[in-house]
Amino acid sequence: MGIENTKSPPDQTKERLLKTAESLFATKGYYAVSVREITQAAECNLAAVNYHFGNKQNLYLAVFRHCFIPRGKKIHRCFTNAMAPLDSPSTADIIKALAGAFLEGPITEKERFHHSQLISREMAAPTAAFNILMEQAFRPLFNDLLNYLRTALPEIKNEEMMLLNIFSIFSMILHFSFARPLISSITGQNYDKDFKTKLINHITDFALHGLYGRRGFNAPRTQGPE
Amino acid sequence: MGIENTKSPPDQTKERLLKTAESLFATKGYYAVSVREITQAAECNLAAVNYHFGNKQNLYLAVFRHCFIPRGKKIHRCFTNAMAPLDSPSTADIIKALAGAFLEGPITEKERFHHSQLISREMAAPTAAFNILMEQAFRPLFNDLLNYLRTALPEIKNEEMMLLNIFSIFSMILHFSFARPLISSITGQNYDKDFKTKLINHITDFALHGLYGRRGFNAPRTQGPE
DNA sequence: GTCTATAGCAGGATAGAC
DNA sequence: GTCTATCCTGCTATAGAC
Repeated sequence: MGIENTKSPPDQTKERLLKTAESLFATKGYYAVSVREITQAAECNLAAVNYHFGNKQNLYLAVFRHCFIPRGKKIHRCFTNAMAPLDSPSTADIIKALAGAFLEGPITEKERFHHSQLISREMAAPTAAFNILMEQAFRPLFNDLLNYLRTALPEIKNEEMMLLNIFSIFSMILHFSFARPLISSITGQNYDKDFKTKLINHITDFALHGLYGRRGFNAPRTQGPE
Repeated sequence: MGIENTKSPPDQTKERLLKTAESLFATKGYYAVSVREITQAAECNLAAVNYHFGNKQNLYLAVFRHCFIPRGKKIHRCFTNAMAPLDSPSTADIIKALAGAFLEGPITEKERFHHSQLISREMAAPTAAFNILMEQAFRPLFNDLLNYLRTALPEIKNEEMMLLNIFSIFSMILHFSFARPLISSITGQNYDKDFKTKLINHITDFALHGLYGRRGFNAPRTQGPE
């Protein structure tokens, strides 16, 4: 009597569904995943998806709203936190902070994988989630980045050139994040902590100096000098 | 009598199926496309897919073998043709030739779209087509590029650093090719001939000098000097 | 809020006429 | 080589018991 709801696990199922759905949608894509597969993996009933989210599409959108966006904000915060203590951040500081936030930020490897997969899927074939992603995750970060870079590089007056620069930086970060199968297959490298540090240094160096400029003040020396 | 096969349109249907299938697979992804949709768009019978290719999966693989790979070879040839007349190509020559081959190469805009979509889909979730793509398209081009760069940049002895450089260049080219919706949405630019020339110059400049190095000897001057 | 059962339909694939 | 007709599986979604 009166103990109808113990309140301890209020909507555990809903949470579990979101996590499971994100993992499957990210790995295999929306159409390749069935509601059956999700509910089985989440160890709940087939009808649970419809009960909690209405239908499959809403579950997909909920994944973005409740998993992707918060994680994007975490990454964003990681970036701004790295920038905050710096007085007049150099271009190197900015790029390093950005690459660091994405590649070593405060999320698990699995989450990082989900994040980049979902982004690349939405870029290849935008759905209703694309707008959520753009407005609530990409654009805010993009604007912050733009402001930092404008301060650090006041000589670049051409707005368009600045945008292209930012896209180039993003392209490297995204690519090293989501082309893992390809990169691992060619380099034979695992994405361990060491390799990721190398990547961040490489991205910073490349973005600062390109192929030419004397390299190595940031790059780890993997071979003895000379 | 004796005119059993006029030979004029021998397997028109098969060709049409391949073209249509590539377009749909590239745009929407394998699972999002049904055989019914393909055959309707190709204006042929539902059973044609199974007759000509056995099943849906084989059709997908056939798209790679008969559409993607030949196009990849065209792009590759475009790159090597641009390199051939050069005596001792500089890094700038190499990058410009590569970016040019991908972004302005001898294929239609639609084909370029299909190409980058299929690549990014296979990178996000590799299927049996991934190996075809890697072995018959990516690796050969990658090796040529590696050799050219080794000659142009003999001072980079660290093999791993060289690989990371190549991936960075590819990342930009791919990104500017397949993130069109995002880039157009932010810059407001159409991918017309003019913008693409700008992109190639930007990629070359960025890969050569990064954000810093004095810019503009390659970049078009869209604003008056000063 | 969770479950079973099932409606209703779209999917891939095949058999067999032409 | 092309078509129609059809099988059957697996899908989303819902109704209704608990």
